[in-house]
Amino acid sequence: MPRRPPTVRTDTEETRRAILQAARQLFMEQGFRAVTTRMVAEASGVKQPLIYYHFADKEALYLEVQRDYAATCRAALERIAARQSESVPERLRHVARYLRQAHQMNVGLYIHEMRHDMQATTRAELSDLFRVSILAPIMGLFEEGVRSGFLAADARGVTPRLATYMLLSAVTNFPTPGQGNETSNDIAPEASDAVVHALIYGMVARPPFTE
Amino acid sequence: MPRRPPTVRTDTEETRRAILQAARQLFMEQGFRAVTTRMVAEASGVKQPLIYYHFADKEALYLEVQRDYAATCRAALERIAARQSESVPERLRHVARYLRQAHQMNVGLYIHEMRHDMQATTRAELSDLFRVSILAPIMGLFEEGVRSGFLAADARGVTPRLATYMLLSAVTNFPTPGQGNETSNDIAPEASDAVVHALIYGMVARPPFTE
DNA sequence: CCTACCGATCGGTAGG
DNA sequence: CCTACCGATCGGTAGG
Repeated sequence: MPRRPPTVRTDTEETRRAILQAARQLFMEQGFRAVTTRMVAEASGVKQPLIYYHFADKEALYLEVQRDYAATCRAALERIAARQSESVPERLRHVARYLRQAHQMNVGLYIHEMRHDMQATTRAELSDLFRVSILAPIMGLFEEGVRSGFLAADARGVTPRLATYMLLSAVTNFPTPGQGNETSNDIAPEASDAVVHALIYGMVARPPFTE
Repeated sequence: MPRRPPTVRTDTEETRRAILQAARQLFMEQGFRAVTTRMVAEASGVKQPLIYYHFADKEALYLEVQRDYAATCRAALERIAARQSESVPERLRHVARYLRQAHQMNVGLYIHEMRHDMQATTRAELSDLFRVSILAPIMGLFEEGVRSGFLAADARGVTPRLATYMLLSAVTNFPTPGQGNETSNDIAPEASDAVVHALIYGMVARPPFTE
């Protein structure tokens, strides 16, 4: 018997999912600290204490959201990475577009929260989720490019790992126009293709290569 | 008469600076929301309500901290950018090292806070500070590279502006080992040179260029 | 699954 | 520049 059953058992599992989904959207948009359990409750149509029936505490809810999100990302990224009919640069462009459009992930915020707002065990799991579900699929593409001889394995410290981090931080950190928050520092969403081009060819002037 | 003078006037200006300096370190490390006025007070050796004598509210204190920080960055970056005896790549490497070592800035967190925790007028000023003091000096270096013919002006969307954003987000977002927060996803501090190399030359395999 | 409520802490103010 | 304190809100619990 994993949990004592609720007094009113309408559709427990569905309610849990509703809380998770509302929490996911809020946490991704605003971050751990800015989102209160009352905001999650209102967005999912339940009373606030009910969250504590389904989840041990706010951090456990956040962790569960990140498990969900990591699974979504991993599936999408591995699916893109597996398309052998497309070139490595093509697949990297799809990855970049996916990360920029599908969700509003902010790697910088994620890392900051992982290191400042989480307990040690949670932090360790979040770090693993990030590595396995997001870093690994992208890094695998750069490594495939190296194996095929198209990319250099380690030109002055530029490894698949570093390139992965650069792609990720670039694509998920630029301020995007939208939600009336426009500033003159915004960067167009289409820039994700350019990010990939920069990582592969750099800015140096020279005759164009072909892929 | 700008402000009514305090009852006990020991060294008002020095106290103000002490508050600012403590706030700066705390805000840069932990972000706006995570830092309380009581933490700032304790770190600067004053009682908490005194902060409200020197600053209108927490957001005004944060803004003042960012003005200070932007001025520091601007001076350092413009000094590096002006070294005509060094090549553009050399100066970019110094810029990257500076941003990674000197402070623990997190661009992703900064942008997130600007858009979520600040009032419109504060947000506008923070956006301007960021553009003038940090973006502009770096972008100027890439533009100098373009003018000299060393870099391409806009190869498939890779502009000086995009390169600047990539450098900034890469260098200030990677998880760095330190403070007992080590995870297996950390990236060595020395990676800043590699970031610059990637942005200029990319990962594509080819005979080495010279600068 | 809800009502009622708690202790703690927050940003900020009164009043001197 | 401090003591004292406020209203609001937070994460979380009691008890059914």
